[in-house]
Amino acid sequence: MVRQRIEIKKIDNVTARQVTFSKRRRGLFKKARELSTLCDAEIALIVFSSTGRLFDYSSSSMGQVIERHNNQAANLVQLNQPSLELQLDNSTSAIASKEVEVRTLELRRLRGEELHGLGLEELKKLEKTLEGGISRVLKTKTEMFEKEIAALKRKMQMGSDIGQTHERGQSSDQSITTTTNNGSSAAAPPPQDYDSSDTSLKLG
Amino acid sequence: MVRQRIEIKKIDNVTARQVTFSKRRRGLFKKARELSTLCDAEIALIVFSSTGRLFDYSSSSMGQVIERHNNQAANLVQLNQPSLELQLDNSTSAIASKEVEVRTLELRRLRGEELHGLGLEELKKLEKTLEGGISRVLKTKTEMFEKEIAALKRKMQMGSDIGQTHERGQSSDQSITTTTNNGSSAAAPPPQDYDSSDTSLKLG
DNA sequence: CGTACTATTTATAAAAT
DNA sequence: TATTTTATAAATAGTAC
Repeated sequence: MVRQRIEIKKIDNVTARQVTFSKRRRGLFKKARELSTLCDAEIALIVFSSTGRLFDYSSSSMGQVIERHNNQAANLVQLNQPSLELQLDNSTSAIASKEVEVRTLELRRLRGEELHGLGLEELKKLEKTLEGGISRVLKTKTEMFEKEIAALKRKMQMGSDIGQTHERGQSSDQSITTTTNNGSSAAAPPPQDYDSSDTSLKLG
Repeated sequence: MVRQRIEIKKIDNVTARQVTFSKRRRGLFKKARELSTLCDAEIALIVFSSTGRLFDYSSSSMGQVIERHNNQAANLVQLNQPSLELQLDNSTSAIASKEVEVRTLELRRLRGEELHGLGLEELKKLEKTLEGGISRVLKTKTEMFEKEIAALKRKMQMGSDIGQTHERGQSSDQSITTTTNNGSSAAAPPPQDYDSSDTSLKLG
């Protein structure tokens, strides 16, 4: 599509394919997010790279969209869009639905999706929350790495007959995604990947 | 995006929204198909319009992709898919409760609260999601500031006889400190902004 | 509503870093 | 390899049928 128009067929060159995958994947997810926001559509997008890595996005929750899809496919009743009447009809249901609504909005805002209408103070608050979240996530990640490294060192020091060593390859991990479903993500058991290869391995 | 750049927020005008939905939906599906073909990726895309119409696409079979997704997400949370009984049950209340649970957990994780048990991949995804969120929040904040400044300038230029100035006029801050490092967190190079395309600033 | 027609904004193939 | 830059191809907002 650019410098030179390309044919839409599988890219042979592995490197080029990986690069294209990265860029187009990001573009695709961005478009999905935008469509959801602009047109108030409910979307679920699942992508498995050829190496088995999972990337997904859902405007609400993966489970909900998939379920709705299943129902629709089966020509069943829409049970995901409780009508106002139904909500009023069943107090418990109404309360739960309200909760879902509230949380869905909160989730979307944390993902930076439904920011319109928020004031400066609210934006700052969101920012704070996000920074706090990132901070803790990074901390946890670091701890995992350190634990692993410690375990590795111990192992190497102990049983040292096999001169096998590392494979230092950790570089910046960058693989946009946009997970969000049941807090799901992938604890992928994907084939070895070049991308952000986890340092988490179970060698030994 | 075109004649005039538009904000990514729900389109109010119903007709315009419908038109945009039509066009963007097709664009999104096209992109999904292309990505699948070019990079040999397995993709599933489900879109429900705000009026409830379903549109979907899957590079292989929807069921297969969803199942694969579930497997990947499985080792993450138990309260994933609504149980079979629930699906058959058609109980709005029960499903809503389940959704509340799912969302509550996701929210906590985004806040960095329920991280134990998550693998490296999940942590990285959370990190990416949070970074995307912060990026968009900051962008929105910046836009607000710029609008305010523009409005102020206009006002000052216009009614210059009335010494009525107006509110505060903070400048865009921006303070990201998000590392995106795999191993131990590293320094935080504060380039400029975050996400992609920001540049612009129309406002006449 | 779904298309068709531009004027512009985006996305992105290539290449560089 | 991931990101950035550059030069073009695509997508698409606004508008008219």
